Amino acid sequence: MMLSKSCIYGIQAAIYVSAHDSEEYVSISQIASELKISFHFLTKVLQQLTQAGLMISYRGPKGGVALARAAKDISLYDLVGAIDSTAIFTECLLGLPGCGVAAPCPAHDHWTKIRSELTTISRRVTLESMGKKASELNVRLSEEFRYAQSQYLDHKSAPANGHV
Amino acid sequence: MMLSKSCIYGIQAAIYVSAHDSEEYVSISQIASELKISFHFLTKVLQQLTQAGLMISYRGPKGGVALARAAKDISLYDLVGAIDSTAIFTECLLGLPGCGVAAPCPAHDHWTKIRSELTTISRRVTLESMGKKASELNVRLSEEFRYAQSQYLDHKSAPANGHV
DNA sequence: TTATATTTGGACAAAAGAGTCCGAAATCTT
DNA sequence: AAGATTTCGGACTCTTTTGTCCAAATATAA
Ligand code: SF4
Ligand code: SF4
Repeated sequence: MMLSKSCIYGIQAAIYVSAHDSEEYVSISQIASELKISFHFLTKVLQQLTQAGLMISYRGPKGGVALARAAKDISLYDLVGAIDSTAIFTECLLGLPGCGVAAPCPAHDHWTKIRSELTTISRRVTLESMGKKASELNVRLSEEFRYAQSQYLDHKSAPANGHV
Repeated sequence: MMLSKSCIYGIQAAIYVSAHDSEEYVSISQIASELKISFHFLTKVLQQLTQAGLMISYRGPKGGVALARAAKDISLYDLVGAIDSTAIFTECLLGLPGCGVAAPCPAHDHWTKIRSELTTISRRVTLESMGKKASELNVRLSEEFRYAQSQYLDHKSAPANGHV
């Protein structure tokens, strides 16, 4: 698999939180049940994202997680880097130690091309760009959760106070 | 990691065998010691490649493995598909079940682009194309083994009989 | 203050990946 | 025929990933 399960869950959750860009925190249990991810496992994943500075968290009732920056400033690259490490963007197919242009392996040229494409695209794809595209259509985020529903959800659980 | 260890070993070994495109079989123990891969583990990996029809094997003294087809007809896509499965080329970032254009996730557009690039390139890259590029320069295949050395190796262990 | 809700962090279990080992089967050499 | 060499296939161990559970810390609400 290209990305670890942890990473996929993290990305899904980040998109979900981004969709709920209200002024309150989104609780992890809500994300987990909505996205059908193990709550306890997701907890660990989101801790990685907060420790990496991509999200902020708040304990207690009305607690949860929220984006640490604007959605347009969090890219796929950031998310993958925070959970799986950026190795996928820098490492190589054959992963030979100390390789480079001076002593390349036979796959070097082709691989660096793929790698750089992957890097630019994942840097350009942000939570905002994904959300924008998603709200146009009735795009889904998980098997049951569709992006457009986020509007209704915001209403039903109207917040009292904002962040921090 | 993008590709499994098994897959990386399989690719390395395939390139090595391709470099030794003589008329005899290359023994797995030779590949393993030259490429610094565990012999017993490489054995399993190469069994996958022979079972997938990419290599042929022969037991007994002077036995070993050889390419089942011409080097130009074995692509990176084939190798990855045989060992890690082609899921990496078909599956998705979020890997949602039953997804598609009708019910795409927010990452769909960007991801399909990356995926198709990856597919075309890995289909185009063959053992031959890698070998061609490698013999021009003194390109290396593992930490110690350089491609150009394959010429000398062919001489030192001159074969008596050919394949099958 | 007490009860409740929520993240945090650690311990633990299960599953998958990576690596080792050994005996059996096939094949060549003598 | 006997012995040596090499792949085949299964069993086994070790490590990493994935997933579960629980007590402690933090904050809200009554
Ligand atoms: S030489 Fe290039 S393609 Fe090969 S392992 Fe190193 S960086 Fe990767
Ligand atoms: S909708 Fe597209 S990007 Fe999303 S999981 Fe399905 S195939 Fe992948």
